[in-house]
Amino acid sequence: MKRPAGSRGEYAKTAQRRQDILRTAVEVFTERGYEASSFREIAARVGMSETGVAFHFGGKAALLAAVLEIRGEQDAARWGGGGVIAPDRLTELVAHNAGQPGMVQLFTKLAAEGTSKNSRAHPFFTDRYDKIRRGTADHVRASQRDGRTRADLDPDLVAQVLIAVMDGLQVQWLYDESLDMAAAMDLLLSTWLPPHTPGPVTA
Amino acid sequence: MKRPAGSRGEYAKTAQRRQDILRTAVEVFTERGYEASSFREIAARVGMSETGVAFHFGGKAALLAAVLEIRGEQDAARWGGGGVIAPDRLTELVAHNAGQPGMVQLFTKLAAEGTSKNSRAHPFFTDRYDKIRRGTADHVRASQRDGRTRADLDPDLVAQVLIAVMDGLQVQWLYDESLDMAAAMDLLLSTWLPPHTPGPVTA
DNA sequence: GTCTATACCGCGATAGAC
DNA sequence: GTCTATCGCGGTATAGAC
Repeated sequence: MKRPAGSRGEYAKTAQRRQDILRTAVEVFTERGYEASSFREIAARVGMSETGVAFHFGGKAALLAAVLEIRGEQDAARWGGGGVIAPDRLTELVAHNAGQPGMVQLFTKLAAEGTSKNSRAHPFFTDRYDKIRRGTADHVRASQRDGRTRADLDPDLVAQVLIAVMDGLQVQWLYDESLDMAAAMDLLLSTWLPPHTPGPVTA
Repeated sequence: MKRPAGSRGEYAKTAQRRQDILRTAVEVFTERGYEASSFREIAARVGMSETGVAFHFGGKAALLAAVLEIRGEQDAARWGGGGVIAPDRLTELVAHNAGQPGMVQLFTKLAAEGTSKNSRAHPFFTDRYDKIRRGTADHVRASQRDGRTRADLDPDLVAQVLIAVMDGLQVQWLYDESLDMAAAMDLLLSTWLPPHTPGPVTA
């Protein structure tokens, strides 16, 4: 509670530093994955010491958290509803992700590392999967009420499968970028949703 | 080509050592994941020095390769055909995996880490996905010729999706073991294969 | 041929100087 | 606010004991 910002340029400079570090961290994490990334390299690229970087974020794990948030915000901005995506737009999502392999790989690696309960990424992904699973199931239920989706399918299981396909296709694609994720996703959607309804969504 | 074994107990002892190390490595990797596992701990559990372990396998990465092979052999023994599994038996596979979360997590983590081209696991998984994708597609094609599977589906895309679901469900399950992977897998299979045909397979 | 002891460098975290 | 110094721990290359 000392100096609410604005009186001098110091805070702005700090914010700029944070932005620089964050951008660089995304870069390095993307290239090397979380575990293999070093504070040293990030610091070197930003042009400051390791402890300098640590000062701004408090540690490697905290830097990770910040990166995850960034991506979350970007996604939430692109598609509405807190990262939850309507099944109709999953193909669109897949196509978009195919344009940024680095970020896809980062998330794939972090999601795997986060399966350890003592991992820093664990709470984030636990919460994330919980949310998007619930949100996707809601979408499916709504779609079933409208008659756009087969009514005999368990919405919760459909949500699990859709998210699983999403994640799983990305892994395979990271190993072989010639694979057509969108086509595979479309195949699945076309059997559960009507042949094609990317139609005019309200949002 | 010196001493084809049998004349003295030295070779047998070495083989035993390798087995001990391998078993312990699987244990530790399973508990901690690859990156977080330490050569030191593995060596300590086996009861020898770190360099002693390194002597037998040449390094942490090489130990990893050996662990991957072990698992591959176990799977190939349980289900025939070089790790390729008939779609009819995927639910069975899922149920089996649900009994060994440690190994599932290890593979999930390694598959993610392996997406980096410079990773030691990269060649293994590149080859593995290639093989099982081809093998699964063949199964689907055969199933289509028999009329047991819808003929209008692209076998290659179906293979991609089936494998993706397999992998993706495991990730979600690692975050929430209350999820029913088998039910989700069944839901998908039941829409593409006939309502249910776990029937009498020859093998 | 099998293993131990030693040493080296890189990592992340922390305390304290400027 | 930023950096220097230092710590313990990680993997591994080498030499030499048995």
